[in-house]
Amino acid sequence: MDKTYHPQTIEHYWYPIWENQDYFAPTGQGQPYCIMIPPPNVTGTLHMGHSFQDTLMDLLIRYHRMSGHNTLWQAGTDHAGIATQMVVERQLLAQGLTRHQLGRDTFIQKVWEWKALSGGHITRQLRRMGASLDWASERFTLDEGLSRAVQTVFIQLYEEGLIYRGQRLVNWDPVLHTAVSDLEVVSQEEKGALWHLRYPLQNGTGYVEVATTRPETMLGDMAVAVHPEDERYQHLIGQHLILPLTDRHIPIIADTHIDPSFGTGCVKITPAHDFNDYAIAQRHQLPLLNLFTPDAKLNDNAPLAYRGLDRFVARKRIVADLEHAGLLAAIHPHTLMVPRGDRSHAIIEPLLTDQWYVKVAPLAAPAIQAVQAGHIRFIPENWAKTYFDWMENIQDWCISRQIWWGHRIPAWYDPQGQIYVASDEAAARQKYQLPDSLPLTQDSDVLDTWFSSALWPFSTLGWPEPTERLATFYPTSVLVTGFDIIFFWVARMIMMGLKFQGQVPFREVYIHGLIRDSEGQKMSKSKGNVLDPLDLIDGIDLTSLIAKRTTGLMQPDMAPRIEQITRQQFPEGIPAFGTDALRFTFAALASTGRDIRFELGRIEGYRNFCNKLWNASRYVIMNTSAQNDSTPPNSDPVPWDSLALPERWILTRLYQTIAQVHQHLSAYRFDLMAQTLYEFTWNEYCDWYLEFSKSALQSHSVPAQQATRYTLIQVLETLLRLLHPIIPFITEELWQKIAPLAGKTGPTLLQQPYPQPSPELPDLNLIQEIEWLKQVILGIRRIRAEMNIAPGKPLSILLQQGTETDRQRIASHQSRLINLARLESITWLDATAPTPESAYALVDELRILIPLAGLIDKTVELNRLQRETQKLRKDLEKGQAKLQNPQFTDKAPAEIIERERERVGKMEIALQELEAQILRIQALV
RNA sequence: GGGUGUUUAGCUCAGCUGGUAGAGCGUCGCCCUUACAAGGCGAAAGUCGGGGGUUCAAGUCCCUCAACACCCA
Repeated sequence: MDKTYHPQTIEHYWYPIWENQDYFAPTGQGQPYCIMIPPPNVTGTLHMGHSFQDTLMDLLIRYHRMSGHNTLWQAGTDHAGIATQMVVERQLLAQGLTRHQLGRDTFIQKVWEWKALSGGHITRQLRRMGASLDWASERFTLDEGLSRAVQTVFIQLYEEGLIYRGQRLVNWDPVLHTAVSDLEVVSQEEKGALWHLRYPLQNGTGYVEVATTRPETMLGDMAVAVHPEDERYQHLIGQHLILPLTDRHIPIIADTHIDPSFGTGCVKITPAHDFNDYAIAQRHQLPLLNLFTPDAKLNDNAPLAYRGLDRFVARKRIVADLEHAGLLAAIHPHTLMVPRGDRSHAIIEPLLTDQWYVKVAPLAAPAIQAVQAGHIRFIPENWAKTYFDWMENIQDWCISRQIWWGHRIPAWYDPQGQIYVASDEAAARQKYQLPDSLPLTQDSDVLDTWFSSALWPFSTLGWPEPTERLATFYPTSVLVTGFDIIFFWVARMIMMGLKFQGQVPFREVYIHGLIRDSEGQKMSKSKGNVLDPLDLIDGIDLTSLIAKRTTGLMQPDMAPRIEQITRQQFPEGIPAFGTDALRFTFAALASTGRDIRFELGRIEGYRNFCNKLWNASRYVIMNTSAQNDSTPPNSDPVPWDSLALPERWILTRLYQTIAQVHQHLSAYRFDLMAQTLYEFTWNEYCDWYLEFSKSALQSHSVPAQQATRYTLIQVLETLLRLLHPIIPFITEELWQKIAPLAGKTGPTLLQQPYPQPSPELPDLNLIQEIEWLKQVILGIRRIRAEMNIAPGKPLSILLQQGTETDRQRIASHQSRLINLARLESITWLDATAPTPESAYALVDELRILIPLAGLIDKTVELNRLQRETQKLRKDLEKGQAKLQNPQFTDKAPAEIIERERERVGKMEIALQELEAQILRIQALV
C-alpha cells in the first residue's frame, strides 16, 4: 500500500465495476426505499448545488441499500425547453442558419441529435461524484413514456376544466419570443430614473404630477390612482385627466394599495404592462390597452408618431415630446429592480397574450391538506410555512411556451378558433365527431418544462401504465431539494401526485441550504466566483481556472477583476482533493442553515481525514496480516471476557457511535453524522486505540496480541461500513483489503450490511476508566510540553496519595502508561514521604510528580500552577455559591445538586493540592 | 409594507427537550517517535448581538431593540 492516499486511481477503478455489476439496481428484497433525483437539465453541467444535493441523496441511498431495503434512486434528466433550444440555435447560427429556415420538424430532429451527442455530460459527471443511481432505468422528460404521461394529464385536466386558455399578463421575453416562468426571471437592482410627468386636469384647473420609471408606458395609461386618504389629492378623486400625447381622457381613482410616500403619491395605471396595475385595473374594471408587439416595439395602439419604435427609443422620444410640451416636471436618478430573462438577458416585459393555464386553486387545497395532516413532512419543518404561504396565495399557472422543443400542446383549432383537445388529430376528430373536411391545426406552443417535472415521481415509474415499479416505489420516501424550488417543483409535484395517484408523491421533503462561496456570495458566472466540483476532485492549475472563469462572460469587461480575485484566492490553483473528500465536506456542511459557505480549508481537512483513514488501515494491515502459521486467524471471535480494557472500551465506543449515526441520519443531520464519525475515527480509534494496541502487540502475551488484532480489524471493518455512504471509494478500496482479515467475503462493500447498534447498554465504568487513564497520560504530556522536555526523553515519575482504585489501575495500565507517556519508571511514594523538587499533575486525588532534576524551570512551573489555580478558583467559587444558595438546594433536582457537590468537592481538593505545591516550589526558588 | 431566518473563539460553524461553553481551520510552542509531516504532542483564545423578563439555574424559553440576509408584495 502507498504511504499516502491517492484518490484518483481508486475512484476511476471502482465506479465502472459497481455500475457494470448492476449493484445500483433495486434488489427486489425488503422494504422499498426510493428517491427521485431532481432531474438536472440535459444541457447542463454539474455545479456545486447539484453535487452537494446528490451527495446527500447518495448517502441516504447507500445507507438504505446497506440496511437491506429495496432501494431505488431514480435517474434521469429534463429537457429544459428554452435552454436546450438556445444551445442548438446557437450552433445553427454558427452555420448561418436559423431554426425557421430549417422548419419545426427538422429543427427538433437536430435537437435530438445534439442530445444524443452531448446530453450525457452531466450524467457522466454524476458518476464521477460516485452517485449510485439506477442508470438502467434512466428516464428523460421527453421520452415516449413520459410524453404519454404529460398528454394524459393535460387531456384529463382540460376535460375537468382545470386547464383553460386565457389572456393575461405573463413574463414575456422579447428576444426569445416566449412566456417565461418567474424562476427564469432574475430581478436585479439597476440604475434608472424616476420621471415626473404632468397630466393636465380635464377641467383646466391645473395638473396632476405622476412619477414613473417607465415613461414610455404612459401611452397605455388607463387611470391615475391615489391613496383614498391622501389629503393632497382627495378632492381630485373622480375627476378626469387629459393623457398627454394622446387624445384620451382618463379618470383619477382611489386605491388603498397606493403608497402615498413614493414619488408624488400619484400613480399612473398601465394595466396591460405592469402586474400591479393589472391587479388595480381588475378591481376598478378599467379596460386594458396593449402597446407592444412581441418584439417590444410599439404597436398600432400607440399614436402614429411612435408606432414601430423600440420601447427604449420610444422612451426617449416620449420624454422629449413631453418636455417640449412643458409636461416633464423633473427627472430624478432612481435605482430600481429590473427583471431580466436568465437566458436572453433581455428586460422582461409584462405582456398581455393568449396562454394556457392550470387552474390551481382546486389542486392546491388537497396539497395544503396533505402537509397539514402530516402526510408530508418538511425537514426542517419550518419550510412548511413557506409552502403554506405560497399555496394559500397561489396564482394560476401559465404552462404554455412559445418555443419548439418540448411537449407540444395536444390541442387543435378549427378555422373558427374552436379548441379540440385530444392525444392526436385523429383522436380529436373522433372524440369531437369532426368531419375530415374540417381543417384542423395544432397549437404551436409547447408546455413549460416544469409541467413534465411535476409528474416526475410517477411518470418515471411507468405511469400511465399500472407498472409493478409504480406499485412498489410510489409514494417515494423522501425528496431532497433546495428551498428555491419549493414553489416551482415541490408544490406542483404534490398537487399532481395527489390528483393522479391519489397519494402524496413523497413522505418527507428534506430542504437543504444553498452553496455559496467563502465570502457568502452566491456563485455565479458573472461574478466569476464559480467553483466546479470536478475541479475540486481533479484539481486545476491557476491559468486554466482563470481561463474558465473569464471566458463566455455576459460582461467581458469584468474579466480583469475576476482574474485578479482568482489569483488572490487561489494563487496555486486548486489541488486535487478527490471525490471522497468533497463528499465528506458536503456531508459535514449539511446543517440546518440556508446558506452554506464553501471553503477550501474545509475540503483540505477532509482530504486529510481520508489520508488518516488510509494510514490507519495500513497500520492495521501491517500488524495483522503477516503472521506465522501457528497463530490462529484474527477473524476468530475473541470472547468479551478475554478482551483487555482498551479493546472493550473501543468496542463500546464503536457501538455508541453506531447508535449516534443512526440517530443523526434519521434526523437528516448529515453534519452531525459526519462529525461523529470523524471524531471517533481520528480522536478515539487512531489517537488512542491504535496507540494502546502498540503496547499490547509489543507484549509477549499471545492472547493479548490475538485480542488486539481481532479488535483492530473488527473496529476498522465496521468503521469502513459506517463511513461508506459518505466516502464510498476509499472505503471500498480499503474494505477489500480489510474484509478478508475479518473473515468476511463479498464482491463489494456497498452490498454489505450497515452496522446496527447493540441492544446492550454500554458499560460506563469502562469509559470512565479509560478517561482516567487519558487524564494521567495527558497530565504527564502537558508537563513535558510546557517544560520543554524533549518528546523522546523517557521520564521517571513518582506517584503519591491516590485511592485504592488508582493503585489498581496504575498496576493494570503500567505498560500503556509507559508507552503513551514515554516513561522510564513509575514509583509509588508514601503519602507522608518527602518529595523531591517536582513538577506536578493531579488526577482527582492522585498526585503525579516529575522530579525536576535539572529538567524543570521552577518559574515556568510556578506560572503554570498559578494559571491553573486561578482558573480553578473561579470555577470553585461559582460552584460554592450555588451550593450555598438555599433556593438552589431546595428547588433543583437532587441529581443536579449531587453532581454539583461532587464537582465542588473535587475542585476543593485540587485547589488545596495545587496551592500546597505552589508553596513548595516557592520555598525552593 | 408582510414573512422567514441569522447574530456563539481570529474565520466557518455545532450546541436536541434549560443544569460545568464545543469542533474544524487559523495562530503559538516542541517534535521527521518504524500507520500517517495530508502527521504527532501540547498551548492560547468566547460578558454566546444589546437590553429586559421567567426560573434555584438561560447560549438554550418569553418580550424588546439593533444589524445582516433571503422570500413575497
